[in-house]
Amino acid sequence: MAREKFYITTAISYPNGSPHIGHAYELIATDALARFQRCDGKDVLFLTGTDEHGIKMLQTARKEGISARELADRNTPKFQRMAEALNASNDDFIRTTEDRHRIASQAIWKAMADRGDIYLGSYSGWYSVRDEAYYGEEETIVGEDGVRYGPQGTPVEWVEEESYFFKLSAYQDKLLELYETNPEFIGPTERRNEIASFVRRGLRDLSISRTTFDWGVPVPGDEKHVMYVWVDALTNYITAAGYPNENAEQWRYWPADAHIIGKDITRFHSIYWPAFLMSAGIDLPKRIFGHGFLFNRGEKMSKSVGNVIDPFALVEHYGLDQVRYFLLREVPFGQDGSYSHDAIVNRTNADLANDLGNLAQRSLSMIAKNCGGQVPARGALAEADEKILGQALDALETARDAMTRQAIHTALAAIFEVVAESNRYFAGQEPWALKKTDPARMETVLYTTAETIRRIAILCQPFIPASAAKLLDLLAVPAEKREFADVGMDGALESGTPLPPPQPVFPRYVAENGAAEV
RNA sequence: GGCGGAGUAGCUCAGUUGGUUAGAGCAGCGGAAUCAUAAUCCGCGUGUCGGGGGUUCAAGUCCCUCCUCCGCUACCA
Repeated sequence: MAREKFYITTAISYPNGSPHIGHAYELIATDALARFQRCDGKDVLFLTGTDEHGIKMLQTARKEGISARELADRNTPKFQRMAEALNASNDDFIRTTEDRHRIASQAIWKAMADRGDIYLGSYSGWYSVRDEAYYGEEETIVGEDGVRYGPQGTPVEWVEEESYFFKLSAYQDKLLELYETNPEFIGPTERRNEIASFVRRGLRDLSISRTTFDWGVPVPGDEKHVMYVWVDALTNYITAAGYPNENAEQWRYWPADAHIIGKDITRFHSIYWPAFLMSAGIDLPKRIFGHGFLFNRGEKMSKSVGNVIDPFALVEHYGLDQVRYFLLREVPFGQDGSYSHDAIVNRTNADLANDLGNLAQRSLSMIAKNCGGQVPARGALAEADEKILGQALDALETARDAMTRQAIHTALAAIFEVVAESNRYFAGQEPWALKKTDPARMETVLYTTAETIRRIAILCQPFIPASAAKLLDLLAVPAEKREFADVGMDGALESGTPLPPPQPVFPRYVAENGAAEV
C-alpha cells in the first residue's frame, strides 16, 4: 500500500544578505510540521531554498563590486549552513538559478501563454536611472526640492517600457470562488479575509517581465525580457516536484499540502500563485499559511536599530533544541511573537530542564540503582498507571489535530501537559517509599514512568529531534520503533531490556557571571 | 477614510452555540517531600474581563457608542 504523501515548503529566502532569526523561525516551524507527518508514517517532501534573481540582488552585488551570481554563490551557502545548524530535515534545497528551475519557469510561462493569458504591453512607472529599477508610486517620495525620489534616495522619472502582462483580472471571480469553496486555502483566517477583500476590490493585470536588466529567467521566445521575479520565485515549488515532467518520480508530491510563508507575502501566494497555476492547468496547493513576525523584546528587529538576532549565535548560546522549543512553544504560530533572553531561559528551564529533563533523570536513575539497569518488571497496572499512559496516547490525537491546522504551539502544549501530569503521577506514587514497602509495585511505577517518557519522547521528535532521540536512546528504543504508530501498547517497553546509564538530556541554563545576553 | 483583528490576574495567554463562586502556565508567597538537573508535589489570586450605554431571568461571551493598539487597503496634503 502506498503511503500517503505530504509536500510542504518554506518560502525561498532572498540571499542578498545573511540569514536572520526570521528565516530560522520559518524553517524550524516548517521542519516541525514536516517531521510530524514523517513520524506519522507519511511520505514527505520538504523543500526550502533561495530566490536568487531580481533587481535587488543586482543592486546589492553592484554595491559590493561583484556580480549577482557571485553574490548568490557567496550567500546561499550561508542559508544552507543555517539549515544544517538548525537540524532542518529538508529533502531538497532549491536555488532559482539552477537549470531545472529555468526549465520549469519557462514551461509554466509557455503554459500560461498557450492559455492566452500573457500579452505584450507596456509598463509604466517611476524609474530610477541610477538604480536601473522601477518603483511603485508608494515607494517614492517628493522631496522638498520638488523632485521625486526612490527608496534608495535617487531621483526617479516617469517612463514606459515594453512588458509582458498576465491577465490576472480574468481570475478575480475564480479566486473568490476558490476562497469561498475552500476556506482552508489561506490561514490563519484573518489573512484570508484580507486577501478576499483585496481581490473583491478588483485585480489589475500583472506586469511579468522586465527589459531593464538581465538577472533572471529569460522569457521564452523573447530573450530581451527576463521574468518578473515573482513568476520565477513561486514556480520553485513545482520545479522541485519535477515540473514540467509530470512523469517525474517526485511529481506525485504535487499539489503541495502547505506553503509556509511570512504573512508579508501572503498576497503573492494566495492571489498570483493560484492564478498562475489555474492558467497553466496545474493543480492548486491545498493551503497557504502566513506566520507572524518575531520581535526582539517587543520591538521590531532591524539592522539600523542593531537588534537583529543571528540564528547561529542563538543556537550556540542556548542550544539548538532549546531555541527550537522556545520558538515553537512560546509563539502561537500565525501570530507575531516576542523573543527575549528572559523568556527563552524561563521557558526552556521550566519545561525542558525542570519538567521533562528532570522527570527522565529522577526515574531513570532510580531504575539504574534499583532495577539492575534494565526496564523494570511490569506488574498489573493500577488505575493511575493506565490513566497516565492513556493521557500520553490522547496527546497524540490532540497534536495531530493541531498540526493539521499548523497550531504547533497547541500540539506542544498538549504533549507537555502529559509531562506535567507525569511528575504529579511520580510524586503521588512515591516509588522511593515503595522501595521499602512494596518493591514489586515500585518496579511497576518506574516501568509506567519510563513507558510514559517513551511515548512523550516519540511525540517530541518533530520539535526537538536530537533531544528526543537521546531520550529514546536512554530507553533503548530501537530506531525503527520511533514512529507515532509505536506510541501505544504495541510498542511498549519490554521488561528486562538493558538500559544505558542515565545521562541528563536538558542542561539547565545558568547565567554565567556577567554573561552578555545574546 | 474603508475592511478586519485585538484590548481578561505582575507577564504570556485560554475562555465553546450567553448560564453555577472568570481559568491555565510563568513569576511571587507559604508548606511537604527527598527519587531527581536547588529539580518535584501541595496550597494561596476580591482581577472595574479597555470606558460608557443597552438587550436578557442571566453577558467576558449579543447590540450600540467611545478610547487604545495592530494588520490589510484607499486617499489627502
